[in-house]
Amino acid sequence: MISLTEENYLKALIYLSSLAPGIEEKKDVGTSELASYLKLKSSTVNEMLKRLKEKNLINHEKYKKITLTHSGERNGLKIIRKHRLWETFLFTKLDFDWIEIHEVAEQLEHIKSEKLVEKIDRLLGYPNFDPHGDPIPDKHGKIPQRITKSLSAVNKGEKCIVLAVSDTSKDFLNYLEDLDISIKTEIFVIDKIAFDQSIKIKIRQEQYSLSRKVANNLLVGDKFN
Amino acid sequence: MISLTEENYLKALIYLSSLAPGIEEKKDVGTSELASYLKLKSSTVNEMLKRLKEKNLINHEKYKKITLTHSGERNGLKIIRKHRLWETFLFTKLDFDWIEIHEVAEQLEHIKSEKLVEKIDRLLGYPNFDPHGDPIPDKHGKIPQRITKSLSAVNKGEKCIVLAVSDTSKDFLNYLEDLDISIKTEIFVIDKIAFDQSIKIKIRQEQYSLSRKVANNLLVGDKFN
DNA sequence: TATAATAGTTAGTATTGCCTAACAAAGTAA
DNA sequence: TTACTTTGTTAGGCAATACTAACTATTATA
Repeated sequence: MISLTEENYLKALIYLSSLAPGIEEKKDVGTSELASYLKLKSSTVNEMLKRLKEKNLINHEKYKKITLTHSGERNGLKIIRKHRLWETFLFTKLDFDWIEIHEVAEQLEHIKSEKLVEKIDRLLGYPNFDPHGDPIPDKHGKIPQRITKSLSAVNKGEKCIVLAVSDTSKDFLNYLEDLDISIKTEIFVIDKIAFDQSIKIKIRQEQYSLSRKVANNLLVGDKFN
Repeated sequence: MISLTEENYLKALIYLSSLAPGIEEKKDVGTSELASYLKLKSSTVNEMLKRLKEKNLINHEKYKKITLTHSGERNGLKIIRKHRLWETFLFTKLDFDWIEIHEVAEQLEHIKSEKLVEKIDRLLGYPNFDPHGDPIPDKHGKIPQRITKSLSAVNKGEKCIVLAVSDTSKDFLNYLEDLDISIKTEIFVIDKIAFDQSIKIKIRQEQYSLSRKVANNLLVGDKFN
């Protein structure tokens, strides 16, 4: 049996090794990195690493980096699957908003019932992506792929559709909600300012200017899929 | 902050003092009684009682009975409310069956989010009773009342409708599912056998004989309300 | 390459929530 | 009313999860 705390360590390891913004290919994770992400002391993490290794969920040699075993990866993905399904449920069925869903899903993801997960999945129509556009692993741990590019990469005069956000901080989500930008929002790029790499866009006939940072964190595609 | 474990103690105290089958008016609860219900040792319970008293959730003097404070009662009812709302959700929205809902709700009841509870309540149409017919306390802790009587008290030749079950053990629920008896099922009492106090009934044109014990645990009324 | 900075480990402590064993109080029945 | 039974309490331990402080290994830099 994997405890709630252990589940959070696994989830964090998957996040830090492959899901965190800016990671191209899988990278190994260190004790301090994990500790600082989980807001714990390295000594605490170190002890837990022993337990996780004992349970065959991670590979770890003294003073070396941490990697997940197959079992660790599978179990971590299960939590991520649950988290994203619950987020989708809260957003689409209960009208929670973008900012609120995360912390409730943090709790719901630990509910142990295969059947519940499958029934929620069905109720939602087997979604591939959650309300932030993040992929929902299927029950076997397979992660749906989708081609996206940053809004910064869209040419002047082209239109695109928001598929995902690569930053889910409250500040960013709040800013987007103010602009009424969310998943599926259509954006037309009017102009790109070379000087500060900001861009002028049009959304529903309204014009806005977005900074480079904002544009970088909006992932878009030609059409919604 | 009340821990998950503490919440379970409060729930147990409310159950044993006023909800358990056969309790007419509120009764005080003892350490051993609570321990045996929770399947823990009295010494363990004794320690927890200290913590609950510290937190002003119970009244307890050495060697005396335990009663809930106002705060303890309110908090306990909140858990019961959540439990019963989740059971209703699982049953009506996700097609879980009678037997399965309890243990999943045991986990879901501890999710901390006022907003989630209210949204689930709304999604369900503000139900007054859960799938077992048990009353769902409202957000202020008020418990809906309803007049029911045991099926044993129905006279020969009368019809009635199942409103609740006063035993929610798997064995009993399974037995009822086999007979296809559930909430809202209409029952016609054909005959009452004085010898063993069993009764002959008709459900959807089918005749069955129910033992005294079964009849006692079916709570019925004239109409569904 | 020597040394300073960073990362990782160990040892000892606290809290929660559980246990067993031993004992004390209260209730019951001869 | 004494003696037995049941109930409740205390003391001491253990596992999980966290902490601080002290130490060691690794990495980066002058």
